[in-house]
Amino acid sequence: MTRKEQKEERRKAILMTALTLFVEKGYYDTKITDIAAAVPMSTGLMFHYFESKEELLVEVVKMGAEGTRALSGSADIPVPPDVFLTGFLTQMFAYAKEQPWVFNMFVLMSQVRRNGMPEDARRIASAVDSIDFTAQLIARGQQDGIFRDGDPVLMARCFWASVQGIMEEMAMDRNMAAPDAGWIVAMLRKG
Amino acid sequence: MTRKEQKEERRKAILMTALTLFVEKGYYDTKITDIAAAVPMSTGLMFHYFESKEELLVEVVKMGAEGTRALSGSADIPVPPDVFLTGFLTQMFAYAKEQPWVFNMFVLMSQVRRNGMPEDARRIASAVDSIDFTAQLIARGQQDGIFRDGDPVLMARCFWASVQGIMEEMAMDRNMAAPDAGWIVAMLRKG
DNA sequence: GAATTCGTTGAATCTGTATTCAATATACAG
DNA sequence: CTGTATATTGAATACAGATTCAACGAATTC
Repeated sequence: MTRKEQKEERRKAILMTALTLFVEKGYYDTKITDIAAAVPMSTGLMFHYFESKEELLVEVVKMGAEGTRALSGSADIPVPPDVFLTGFLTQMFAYAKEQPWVFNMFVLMSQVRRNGMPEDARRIASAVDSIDFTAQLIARGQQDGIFRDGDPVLMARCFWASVQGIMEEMAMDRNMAAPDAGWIVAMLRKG
Repeated sequence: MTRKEQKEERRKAILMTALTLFVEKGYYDTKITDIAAAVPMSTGLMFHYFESKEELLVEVVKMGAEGTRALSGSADIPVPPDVFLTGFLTQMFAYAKEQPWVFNMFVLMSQVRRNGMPEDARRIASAVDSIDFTAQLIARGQQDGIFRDGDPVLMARCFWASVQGIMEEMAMDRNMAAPDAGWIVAMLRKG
């Protein structure tokens, strides 16, 4: 089994390296040889692990899709919606410093959803959906009178789009301080 | 002079077509032949107008850099900062529907600033800076007691990053309704 | 209306990079 | 140990797509 374990580790190493480089330099500017050199391993060997550069991206995105299930549970959360969202974002921004992995994944997933990436990957990334969940949460907050009026789905989309914008800004400049999660949740708050 | 005018118009047509396609499909997925076909003109002729695909991108970005000077004046604006920002965003979102050109330009400029685009273009896009101006505006709002405490520069960066995130979301789904500008300015408002 | 210049074309190159492959080394089974 | 399977390499190939170019057409000049 050592053999199989080795392979699995190697595979993960490639995925992680690819994730980092894709976010740092962008998918198209990241050459297969760059990833191979960074792992490190020979160029050719990459293709024993992944059929193509595109499949590699797809696998990274799949990995991200699994991890992001956190945000797609039921809206029956035992804390007020604003508290939940603030806490979630605070943790997420903290990761930006401590756990670049999670952070990079968030940024990559968002980027892939947008244009300019292979269609396969886009489809998978788009399937991950935190909008519905967040919209429910927002609707609840509206009933409780803590969130402003407005279409919850639109608000959820704008909320996450903002977060994404900020995460990308942080990805671009790793020295940037994380914002206060409260600032963003304030978008939703009443009055 | 008809000849010269023709050329200038053709040039603009290429720039506009390129802008649209770059935003719709992404820079790398947009082939020179795609742009040529859309203008329309032959592939070869493209190179009488622009030396290379990269130079074409750079020229589009330069065009954007000129237009974006709007946001880099002095902070001596005769209206309260929150009103100014709200008005500005409202207009900007309105453009998203009426004037796809301005809208696309905003999205492209933002994307180019981020990773994954040729360095030349990035430098030019990065030179356009609305952060300083906005930070001044925010500082003024803080003095007036209408904006929350916090580093004005960080707040300005987050503000524009949010706007960018939302604009990209809108670019991705042209049917999406524009958010209320007030939502975003609320990020800055004091509790 | 002949000469010259500029606009235009699309097929032929050239280039960068993903992908393949023949060869070699290393692990594992019997 | 021997044979078989798997890991690894880096140079050779394939290919997509940017770029060039030789030829043609249309405008402008004198």
